[in-house]
Amino acid sequence: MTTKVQVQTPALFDFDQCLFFLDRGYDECLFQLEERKVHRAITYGDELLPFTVTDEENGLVIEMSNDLPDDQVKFVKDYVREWFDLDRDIEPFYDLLTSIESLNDLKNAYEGLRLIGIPDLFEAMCWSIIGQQINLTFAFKLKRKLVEIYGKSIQWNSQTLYHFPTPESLIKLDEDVLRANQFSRGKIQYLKNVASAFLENGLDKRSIAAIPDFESRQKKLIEIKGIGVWSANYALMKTLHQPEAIPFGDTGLTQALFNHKIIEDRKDEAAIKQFFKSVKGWEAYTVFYLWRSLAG
DNA sequence: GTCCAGGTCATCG
DNA sequence: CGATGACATGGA
Repeated sequence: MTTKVQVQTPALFDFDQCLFFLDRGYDECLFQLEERKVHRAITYGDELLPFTVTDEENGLVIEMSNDLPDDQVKFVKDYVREWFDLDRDIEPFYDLLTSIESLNDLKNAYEGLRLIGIPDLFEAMCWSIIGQQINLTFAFKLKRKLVEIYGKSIQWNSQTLYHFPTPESLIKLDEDVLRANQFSRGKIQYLKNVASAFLENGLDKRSIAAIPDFESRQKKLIEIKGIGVWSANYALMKTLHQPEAIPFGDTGLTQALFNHKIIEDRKDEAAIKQFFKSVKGWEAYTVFYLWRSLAG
């Protein structure tokens, strides 16, 4: 038996735009898409909470098990709000896009797209390591293997929903198993380092969010061997929606800036930094929309 | 076979 | 410091 709860959506929100981003053709294993529905499971303590998100006239609707206590229902709702970045007024961002000619098309083409996040910091950091220096098709393939070997799963709506592995499960990962599954030694060590930072050094989303300034947050993440500027900023952008967290060095970002004739030389970091000054406060959103533009 | 992909680290001068 | 090479591996 299931129950449905409503989630109010803000102005300038388009579920289909968000669905397109979630379904760019990669082999995603952390949620399942079906028609205009998204099935996913998240952890609450030691349990997995499965749910389905869809939209109706008045906003999003989450379907979940009907025997959940109120705090778990709230937990799922909050997760969905965060995942789709629903608590943000993006009108100023659109005003900005309108005012910059080279970015006009982003607003017109993807109106209502939200910065789809990764609310779990551990997942975001591991994903950034997996994605380092390899193409996205391969990265999703590696993620699926990691998740199927070390993640939990639950049956829901006749589907198997996986959750990303916990630090506890990855700190004792078997190097030979991952080597046999196409992980490089570097990635394996880096994943262990992140798990260790969470379990032994008290790193978690709350402790990072408690740090007031961006530079110190970034520094804290970069202390971990395997997390560079790109990875730290990627995680801060996807988990905390931190505006200044620009993933410098990102080849996709560079490509998109080049496509938009914002830079002429892909190695011209000064020009890239200069450009981002013009979208201050909305850097992460701009990056996200530029990435989106790569998918057509 | 070659080049590249949502980088990072160690090692130079 | 900033530059350069090593690493690692599948996909196009």
